[in-house]
Amino acid sequence: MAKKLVKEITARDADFAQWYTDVCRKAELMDYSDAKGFIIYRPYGFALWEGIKGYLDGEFKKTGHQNVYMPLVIPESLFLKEAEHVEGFAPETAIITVGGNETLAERLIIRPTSETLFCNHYSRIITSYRDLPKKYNQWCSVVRWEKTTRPFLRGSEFLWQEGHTVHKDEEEARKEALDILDAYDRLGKELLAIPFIIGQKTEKEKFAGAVDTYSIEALMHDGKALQSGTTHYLGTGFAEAFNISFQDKDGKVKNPHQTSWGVSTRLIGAVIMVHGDDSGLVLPPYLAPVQVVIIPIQQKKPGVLEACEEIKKSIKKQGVRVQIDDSDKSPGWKFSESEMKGIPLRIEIGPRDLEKNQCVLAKRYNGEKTTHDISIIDESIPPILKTIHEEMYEKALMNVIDNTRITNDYEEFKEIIKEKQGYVKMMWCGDQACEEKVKADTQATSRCMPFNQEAVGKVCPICGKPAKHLVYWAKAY
RNA sequence: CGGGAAGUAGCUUAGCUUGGUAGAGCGCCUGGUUUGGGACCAGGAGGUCGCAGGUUCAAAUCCUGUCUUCCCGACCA
Repeated sequence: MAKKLVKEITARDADFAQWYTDVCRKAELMDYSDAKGFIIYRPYGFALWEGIKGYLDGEFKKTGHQNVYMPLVIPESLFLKEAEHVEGFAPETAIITVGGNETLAERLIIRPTSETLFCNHYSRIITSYRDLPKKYNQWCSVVRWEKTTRPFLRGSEFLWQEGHTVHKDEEEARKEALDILDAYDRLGKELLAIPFIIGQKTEKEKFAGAVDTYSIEALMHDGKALQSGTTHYLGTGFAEAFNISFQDKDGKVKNPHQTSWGVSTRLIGAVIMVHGDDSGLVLPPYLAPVQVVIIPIQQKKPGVLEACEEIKKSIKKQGVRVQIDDSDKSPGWKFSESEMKGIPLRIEIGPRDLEKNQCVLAKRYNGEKTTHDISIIDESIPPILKTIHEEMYEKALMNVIDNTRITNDYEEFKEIIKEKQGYVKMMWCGDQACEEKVKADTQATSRCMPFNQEAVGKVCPICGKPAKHLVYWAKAY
């Protein structure tokens, strides 16, 4: 689309941060509350979360996971049991110190994540190899006292799911962590139309208390990366700290191996920043709360609204979420509104179309507007949505490819991060000092060591020592 | 948590320097005419000027504190 039609939204390339905030508000995804970092999820924004939740919850259940609900608060003594975990999360916990009018004897941590709660429970219900595996998940919110906050990307409170599983051995637990990572990756491919880079986190970037952390990383339109979900192989560290043990077939008492994993409402931020444009939100069709909007033109003319109702009925029958905008706004208004809200497909019907037995289809993601025989409605909407999904994924993938660069020269690396952003694939020796140097020099961090390892060079360009891993580097949110 | 900017009707804002009963545009409500990219006419509703103190006969305006938002860093999903 050549010209910007929605004047309330800042141009994306003029000020990406302001554009993002404008889209969040103008698409009515959220509103600010009066407490810092706590946002209001408005119906349209919450519906996106429900879409993500619906997809993943189905996947989790298919693979034998059960939903549970743990308490909001963690007694401080419980929270303090796993040292590394505490060190990671202590700086960002909110703590309840008073109940009623009494100062509490033991302070209560508002969960920043629930490993400790799950572990404590597991220690009581697991005694035999017959109790394993335990594969629990919960949908809830957590609180982290963040210093700077942004809608969906970083909040004091955010919604997420956290899976916590317990397995008889390392192999099974590691498989679980990777299987879930794969489920997250498919969520991107099938629902969000976002191509993720999947891989393993470096020691520096991994979860506090994990042996290994894996992540899905997405590239935003401004060239910054967004960690969009993580899975962790926790080893037996938590089991030891929380006394989770079971007697195995061989009669020996063992500590089980655990995993934890989560994605959050941050994914909504990813959808906005991967697909959005100057006219607002652009939603991938399978996520969109409304997939097709029908806009009547001259709706008071006889037959127009009736035709819209017919079309709606037919589309609904095809299993598509469809709405008619029969408000008394002008058509231009409705067009802009549907664009701001990112509705994937728009159907326009007016007297002119009725005469010729046709309709106009407009695709949100590329602005393409075409005229068709009315018969297209009766069978072709799902295939059109499928094509839109595929093309959106393709477009996002091209953006990743176009903004992924390879270098074996540290000076060039610095130049790329400074001038172009995006991902840079560069070898790394494995030393944390080199990661820290990159951070200090460029603000970029290692996003992950992709599973798909290619040796693009023999030495670490940062220090000159032999290279061990290929790393995706980027500035991140 | 450091550095910067801003908070006046649902939204965008004028007014603040130089204190004296708060204005506009858009949106909203009513009626009518309209409708192929944010239509028009007429009438109308809507504001403890973020909050709390202070100065003053008098504060949106001056002073202090505080909260929230945005931007740039540090920290983190």
